[in-house]
Amino acid sequence: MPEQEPPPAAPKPRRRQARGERRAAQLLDAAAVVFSRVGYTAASTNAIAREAEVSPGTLYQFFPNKEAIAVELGNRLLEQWRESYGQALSAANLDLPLAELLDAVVDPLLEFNAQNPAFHVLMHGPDAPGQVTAAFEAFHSVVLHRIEEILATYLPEAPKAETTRVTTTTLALFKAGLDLIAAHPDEREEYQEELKKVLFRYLDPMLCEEPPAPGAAAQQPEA
Amino acid sequence: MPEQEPPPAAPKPRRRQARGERRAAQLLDAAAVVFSRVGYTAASTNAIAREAEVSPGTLYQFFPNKEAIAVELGNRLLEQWRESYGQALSAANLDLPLAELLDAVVDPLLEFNAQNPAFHVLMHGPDAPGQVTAAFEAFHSVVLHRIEEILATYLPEAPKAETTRVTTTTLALFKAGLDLIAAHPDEREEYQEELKKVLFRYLDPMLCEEPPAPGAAAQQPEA
DNA sequence: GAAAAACACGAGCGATTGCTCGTGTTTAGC
DNA sequence: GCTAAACACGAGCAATCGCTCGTGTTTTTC
Repeated sequence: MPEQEPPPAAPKPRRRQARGERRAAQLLDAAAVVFSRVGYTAASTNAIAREAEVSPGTLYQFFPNKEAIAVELGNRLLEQWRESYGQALSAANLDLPLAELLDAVVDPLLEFNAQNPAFHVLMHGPDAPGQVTAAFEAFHSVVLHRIEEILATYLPEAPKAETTRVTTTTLALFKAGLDLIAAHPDEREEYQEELKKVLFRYLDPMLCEEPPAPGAAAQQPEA
Repeated sequence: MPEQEPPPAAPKPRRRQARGERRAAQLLDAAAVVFSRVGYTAASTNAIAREAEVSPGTLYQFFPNKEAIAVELGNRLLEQWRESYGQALSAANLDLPLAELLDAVVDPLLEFNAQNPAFHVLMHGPDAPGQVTAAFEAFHSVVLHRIEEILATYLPEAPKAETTRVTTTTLALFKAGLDLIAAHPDEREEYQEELKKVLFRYLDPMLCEEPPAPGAAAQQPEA
């Protein structure tokens, strides 16, 4: 029988020089450009190599296959996101009023997506490889739980299933805003405001931070 | 110089028999299945032929190329849409209150999309061929203008640019709901309600049909 | 019933893709 | 300075794609 290689052991103890490190980063940059231009499947490895002004053989010295390029690029984008904007969802903003919370969360997220179009392609592209999708799913679920936490403090009486649904909906609305801005780059600010308007009006009636004014009848905590 | 062929003239006066009509429809059905499974680009013509239990050569007896398959399928879907659900946006519903207008418009639209997944793929797929996209854009803009008309009667004082923006946003929200339901088929009804909640809360504060009752802000009459 | 047209087949062409491999150059370690 | 490893090249392989074409069968037309 063929013995199975030990997966945790380093199969390639290849040392990488500074030059190689630069080339790898350069290739990821090129991949981001090509991916955001034509998507994952249509992006040929030769095109990525050409974009990086490098031969196809050189590309495969740093990445075992096309999927690995997407995976590493995805990881790099995820890391950049955490470094730059992860704080937007930190606990610091928990006690803000909703409108300002939305400013604090939505603006930096849109900003990051505007500057890293490959992020959107790899996250929501229909043809991204499974491992990338999985990594983003993990990230997605972290963000989701974070939002769920925040929302839970705003609407403490709702059952958990409903909180989850509200959270999922909120994220879907955000994604819609992303698409909207991508489709209308010249009206970016207007649609950014519109997105926040949507989110505010959707979420505001549900939260009961303080005992609501007795005027309005018990708002719908669902039928 | 090469003379240009007369475009309106029939370049292929080929008569089609009943058998051929059936084959063509069968091929479109197969294409819808394959497209909705893997998207346009990844759908190989050989796979479509195989799905229809037909040889590749036979496929090309009815369609000049892969793009034409998508175009005809797109047209067929568009026509089906108009036949079955076009009335949802007809003038009949103009005087309904917002909540019922949303029911009348959103429900059948979601129903159609649920039963024709290829519709979504061809409409919003990133790799659909130009002519399909164009046809859907035309359809999209018709729907958009229709909604814009309806909205204009609800909010007559807004400047046109804003009305357009609200309309575009509304459609993007609908698309988000579509994705949401596609991602959670087991909670279809819940997310359907959630979508209508989003749309209602977004649109309701803007319309000034009648001088609003001085009491609470117009609540949603839905359960 | 015979000729023509439409339908059906499937091997395979040309182009493109992801990727390899033989070869040569640059750098690190001593 | 010498050796080995890392880096770089680019022609080209195997597989796949959209699509063609020669051939044979069924249907229409007369």
